[in-house]
Amino acid sequence: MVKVPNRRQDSRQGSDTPKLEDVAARAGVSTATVSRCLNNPAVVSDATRKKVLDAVRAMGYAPNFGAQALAARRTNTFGAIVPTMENAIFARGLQAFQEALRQQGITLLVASSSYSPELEEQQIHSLVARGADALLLIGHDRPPKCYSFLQKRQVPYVIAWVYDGDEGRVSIGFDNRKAMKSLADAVLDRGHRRLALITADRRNNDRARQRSQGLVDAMTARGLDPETLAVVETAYSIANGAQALEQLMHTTPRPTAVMCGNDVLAAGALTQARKMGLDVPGDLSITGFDDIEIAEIVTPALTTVHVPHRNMGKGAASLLFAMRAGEDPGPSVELEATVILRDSLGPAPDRAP
Amino acid sequence: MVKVPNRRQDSRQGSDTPKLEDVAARAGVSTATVSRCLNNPAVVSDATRKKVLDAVRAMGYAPNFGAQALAARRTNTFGAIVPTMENAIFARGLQAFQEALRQQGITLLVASSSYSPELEEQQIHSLVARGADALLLIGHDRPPKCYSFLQKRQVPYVIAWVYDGDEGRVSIGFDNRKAMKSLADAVLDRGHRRLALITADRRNNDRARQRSQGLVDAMTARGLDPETLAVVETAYSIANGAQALEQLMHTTPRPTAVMCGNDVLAAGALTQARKMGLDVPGDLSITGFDDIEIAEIVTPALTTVHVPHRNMGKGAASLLFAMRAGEDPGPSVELEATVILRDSLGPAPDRAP
DNA sequence: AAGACAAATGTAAGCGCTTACAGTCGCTCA
DNA sequence: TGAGCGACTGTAAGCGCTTACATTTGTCTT
Repeated sequence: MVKVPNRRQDSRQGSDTPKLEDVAARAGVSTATVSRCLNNPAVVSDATRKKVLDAVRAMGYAPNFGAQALAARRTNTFGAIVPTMENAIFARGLQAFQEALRQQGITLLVASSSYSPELEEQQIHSLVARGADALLLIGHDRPPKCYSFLQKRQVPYVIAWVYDGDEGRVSIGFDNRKAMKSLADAVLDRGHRRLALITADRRNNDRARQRSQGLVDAMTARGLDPETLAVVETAYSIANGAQALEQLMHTTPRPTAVMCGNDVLAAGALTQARKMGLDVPGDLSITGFDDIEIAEIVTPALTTVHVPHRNMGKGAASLLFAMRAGEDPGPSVELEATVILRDSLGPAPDRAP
Repeated sequence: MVKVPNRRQDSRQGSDTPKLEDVAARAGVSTATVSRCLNNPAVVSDATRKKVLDAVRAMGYAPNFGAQALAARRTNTFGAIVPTMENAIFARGLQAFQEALRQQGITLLVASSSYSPELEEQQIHSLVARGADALLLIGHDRPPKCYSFLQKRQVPYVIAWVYDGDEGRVSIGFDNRKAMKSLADAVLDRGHRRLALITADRRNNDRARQRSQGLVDAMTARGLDPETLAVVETAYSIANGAQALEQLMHTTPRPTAVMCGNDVLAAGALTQARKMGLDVPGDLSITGFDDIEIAEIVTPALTTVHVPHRNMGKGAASLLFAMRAGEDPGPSVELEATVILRDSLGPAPDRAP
């Protein structure tokens, strides 16, 4: 009933950002044509396209993100939620993911959950609210409501860092259980019988759980009682790895080999072992998992499992592209993780008490 | 002239995302009131607010990001561009930055430039185009056009990781030159006279340049000729650090102390030294810079400079809040960086040839 | 040369919010 | 008692883009 013209910042103060309309005016075409030149150049004639692109360049035009997202109902943004960015575990994979996205003109939104399910759920909502067209998630473990939310919002996602043909979700990764079993086999082959495991909290972490299970598999296969395995659960950090090792060294009988859920814990364990005057691998063998850079530079270098970080990142991107385009991404992808033997693993010390 | 009703996806297929209007209808108020409840609750009566928030919760409403950004001309998103995420150097600072932002309901958009000025410029454009309300940048070195662009677009930014009262920009960080001089003093105090430096490319990196300069300062102050300083420039990576050390060990006279531009290079140098059968610090002292986690776990532990990562991140956030609110952020902030003495630095070996 | 069709471009209706401005509704106070 | 006021709430105009559909123009056919 009431007509109120609505002008906000009429007094431009130099902060002028050209808009589509301005470009159109300068190029002498309609806004639709400019938009098409930018988003679907093929349908515009060569002459017009040149004219328009010249104007775009001359004016330094860049589309307004909000407007574009609103009108197109698409943001060209993918999101990734990783447990942590503070150590290198996920960095390489993320880097590869991002590089693959860039090639398709897609921006990456990263969030970290600090291994907290609540925080992760919040981050999922946040990224979706910010218009992420697709999501990269680590591992399967999360409340069902997270999945139903993504389902309801029709946001495609892929689970990375694990391969599990059984879960009804598209995933790309490796078999954590199998990989850890291989590593444990290498340890057992060297005569170790009193083993210990330093792992992350396994409650909300299927990777940790599967790795732990792989170790149990290996022991069982050799007729060892998994009950004899000493386990310490702790958060991923060098300091915690150190502390866990100290704790384990006070148990009886002392383990001769300590397997760690990842290289960060292993690095801490290694440092602590040295601090306690233990010779690694003479007195004690230590293994890691992931094969991040520090695995190679600690003394002695860590025996570990090399994880295909970069391929997971790249592959995840491909899967998401397909899904966003409405195509069938195909089945989950299994990549190889290989045992890397380095100096921190040696033969079991003599059995003398 | 032509009236064309424009209905897109009329056939809703379960992917219904409630909109403001739906919430308003359910709560029996206007969309304006709902919007106010969410953005400026103080102006709404208690009863109405409760009614609305209940409806919001019941429907699982979340605002559409694009629409909100478009209408409010504000995205509640800050951007950060760091040279790299692949090593821990910037991770901690970024983490702190992000934590501070979260408390204000702001999302962080991270991009990495891989130490490439071109890429960084592109990232700046990209983040601004995506509506970043403010930016965190590392170091002063970048083409003037980057600054004029930000100026023109009225995007507030702060420079972190360096403190330089002279540059006419708000910055938060420490004096790289002074810090490196202190560390170099510690080295010289131990009798070292043949020094070497492994540094990142100094052309587009003021931190590297200043650190290098700090070393020269220390030498000059003791009457040493800076020309005798052997320098290797290389990209930040463990492998490159190793390679640089090897190269330096083939120069005559051999340095007795190798100072590295950061801990990553130092870790590589350390590994290489050991591989070459050198005793550190007996034959050779090595120092790092940054005090990231690996500094403590390598053998021997690295003497380095502790950088106030977290405080820089947190402080940068505060400065940007002020700037976005149109307040005066005050002058640049100088934080302390302190020398951390560990085992990799020892007295110079005997002068015997 | 007229009709058929394809290619290129223009027109204008929203996308889902925020917010300026305009009511509306008690109350207070002279 | 009624003007004045403050506290809320409603109305509706965009924000800058994309895109369905309409229109124009050009190219063939027959």
